[in-house]
Amino acid sequence: MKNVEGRPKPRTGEQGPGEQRASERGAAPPPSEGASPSEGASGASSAPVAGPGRSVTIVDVARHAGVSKTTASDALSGAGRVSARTRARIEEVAARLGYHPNTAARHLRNSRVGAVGLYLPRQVMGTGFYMEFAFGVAERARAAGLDLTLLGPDSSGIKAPRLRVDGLIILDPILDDPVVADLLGGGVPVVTVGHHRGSGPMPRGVLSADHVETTNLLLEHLGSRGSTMPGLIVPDGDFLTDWSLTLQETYERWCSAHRVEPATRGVAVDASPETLDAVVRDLMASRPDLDALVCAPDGSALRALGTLRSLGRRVGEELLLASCVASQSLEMCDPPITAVDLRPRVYGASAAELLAEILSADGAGDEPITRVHPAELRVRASTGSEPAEPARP
Amino acid sequence: MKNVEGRPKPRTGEQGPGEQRASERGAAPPPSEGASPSEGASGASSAPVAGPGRSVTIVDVARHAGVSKTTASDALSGAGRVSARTRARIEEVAARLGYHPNTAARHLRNSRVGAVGLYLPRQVMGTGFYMEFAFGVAERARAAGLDLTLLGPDSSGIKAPRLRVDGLIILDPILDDPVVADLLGGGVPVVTVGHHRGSGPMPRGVLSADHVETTNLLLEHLGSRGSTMPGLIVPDGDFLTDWSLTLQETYERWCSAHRVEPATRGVAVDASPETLDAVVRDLMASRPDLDALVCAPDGSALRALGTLRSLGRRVGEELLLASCVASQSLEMCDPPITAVDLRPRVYGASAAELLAEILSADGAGDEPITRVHPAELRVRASTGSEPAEPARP
DNA sequence: TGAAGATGCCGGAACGTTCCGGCGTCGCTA
DNA sequence: TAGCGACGCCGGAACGTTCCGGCATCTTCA
Repeated sequence: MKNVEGRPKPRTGEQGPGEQRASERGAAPPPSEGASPSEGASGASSAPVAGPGRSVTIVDVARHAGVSKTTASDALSGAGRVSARTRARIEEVAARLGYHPNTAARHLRNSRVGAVGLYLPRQVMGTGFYMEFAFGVAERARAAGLDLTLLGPDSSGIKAPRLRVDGLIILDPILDDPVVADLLGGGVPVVTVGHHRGSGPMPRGVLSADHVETTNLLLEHLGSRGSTMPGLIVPDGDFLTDWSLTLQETYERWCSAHRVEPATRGVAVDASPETLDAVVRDLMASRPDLDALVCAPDGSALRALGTLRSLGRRVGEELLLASCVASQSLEMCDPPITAVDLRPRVYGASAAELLAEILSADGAGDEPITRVHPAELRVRASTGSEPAEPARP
Repeated sequence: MKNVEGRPKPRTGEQGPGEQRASERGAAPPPSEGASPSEGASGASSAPVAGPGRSVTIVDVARHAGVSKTTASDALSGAGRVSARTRARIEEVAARLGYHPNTAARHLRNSRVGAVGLYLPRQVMGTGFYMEFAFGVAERARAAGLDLTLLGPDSSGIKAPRLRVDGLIILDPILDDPVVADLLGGGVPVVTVGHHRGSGPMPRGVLSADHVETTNLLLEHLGSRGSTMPGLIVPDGDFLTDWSLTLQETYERWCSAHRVEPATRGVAVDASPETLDAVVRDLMASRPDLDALVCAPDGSALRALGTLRSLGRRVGEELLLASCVASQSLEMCDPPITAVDLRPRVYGASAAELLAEILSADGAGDEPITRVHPAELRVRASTGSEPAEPARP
């Protein structure tokens, strides 16, 4: 490991108080600066390269400012009692030296880990929505000084002695997922994205889109384009979440309000293209009265488009098609497909923000904090709004 | 033996009230064991719940094993000189107590940050390939005990005084990207994914797919399906990477070897669907002899499919279509599109693995380590291999 | 039978931060 | 003028880990 020659000698005798500190104050600046603190001149300031070599610590800042490390720490953290003058000077020195607190030391001292975990249900780890969401979380968490640890059901460490995180975000908690129950009882604050339908310990925070309203919005949009009997394809199997259930419930309520017979099919979220084909074919065959199709699972709308076309249906004209999950490919295909855009990036960012707030508030509040994330409807040609192409042969 | 309660009491001459805090902290072993180390009986061991409360440290392990913390540390890390018997006992105790080293303390001591950075070019941060890649990195890095920090050109901290990472992965370094140059000279080991075509400091490791071979494979595949004159759409503008350049060069070499005139169009990687339409139309109009089209930018093949169809071309029959980037939607569309699959998840994992090796090797090797990542060709109906549908009307 | 080396183990310092308790010095009031 | 609180600042311990140097004890060989 290559001991860096300078390992300081042991045995610090007990010596007089501050006197020798005062004498050498300001001497031996950490990096290698000259002596003159008056080098504020040239605006060059090439970013301190800072190789793996010794980096500037808070004692360096304190020495240069002529104060103790306690005062420096207090000034920079806003705690304690420090005069405005001193604080300003310390801040200036810190900025000039390029001081950046050592997170490892800080976390050690605070007995915090400095990381949050994101738990993703297995089946969907690969889909675009979840990745975008995770990126949103990562970016926002980073802004709050938190690292992100991805947790999958299989990835080691879930049942391990201890999860090294300060808090958890659970995305779309699956009904009766034992891991979810474990995590909720794990002792760290949890934010669920989508409501947790279940018993046991409750999350400290809940962030959710208003799926009821969004779904109604979508169904009304279809109605305004002439559809009277839309069908629905939802996730099923072991992917029962608040999202999928709310979707189905809202749809059924809409149907009963409009006096029509619901036409629903369930399909696994990780179903093969062939399976999706079969489901769509089956649904269309058994319900010839359908004049619209709403697809919930990520990617299913795109596949349905091909299937429907091969059935001879004209999507966007006599048959409308919409997706409950937005993705880049939905506007790339032909015709582009109308979709509910949950804006996963911001969604994730909001989740991270909520968790960060909870972590810093730190009071063991009893009532979970609930927030609503607005979704948007992206209307495209597949629901007949406009011609598929700008007509330019 | 067994240093009893040896918390070194504060050496202040006059022991004021501060002293009993320290002493009563040291008492009361973490879980609640008595003194007897012979209680290895009941195998119950319900996973240590480990609330936010005190967690088990290496001194706890040492105390229970009747050794010093040095010996415990040595035994668990494999360093130092420890007898086999003692080592086994310590390991057993550690496992029983559910000991998990505190990463913050470890990083503090080792003066490592415990994180690696991943730099993604801006324009493509949203695409599926880059996300999959990032997930691959995250998973593998986590396995190596490293956190992942995402770096985008805009995200704060690039030019900041100092990047708090132990190493960097640069994905598809863009030619003449000033940030890339900065990062390469930043003092920490760097792994580039894709060769770095440029001057200045070189990366310590390079991971790259063999784009020459893969591209030739794709072109030969098209030839075997009857194509004699394929066209190419590549990224351009400020997205000149080793990947895009190699693609183009290999294509042109193939053309000259086959005595045909290259048909290439450049397009921005973040181009709008309409722009893509226009480019495809333009290319097909100006080169009526094209019987195949290879699309490089992520998502462009899907859009091209729609465009070509609206031009009346029969994709998979008289016109072949292939993508240089695989994605879920390419097998969901109709017909499914042949693609080069770089398997971004594994790709990312390999990059993280290479970086982890470099970090632990720690010797400032002069020659960069180069590795090759194998890509795969996914042949689908768009290049005429098989009927688009299993023919079942 | 020593001396020299190998073996097994330990004490304690140090990484950089935060924070508790304390100490001197004001200014104000009784 | 003594008392007293507020103010501004500081010393030092502690978080949990690694590792250097050292001290016994045991083995081996001259």
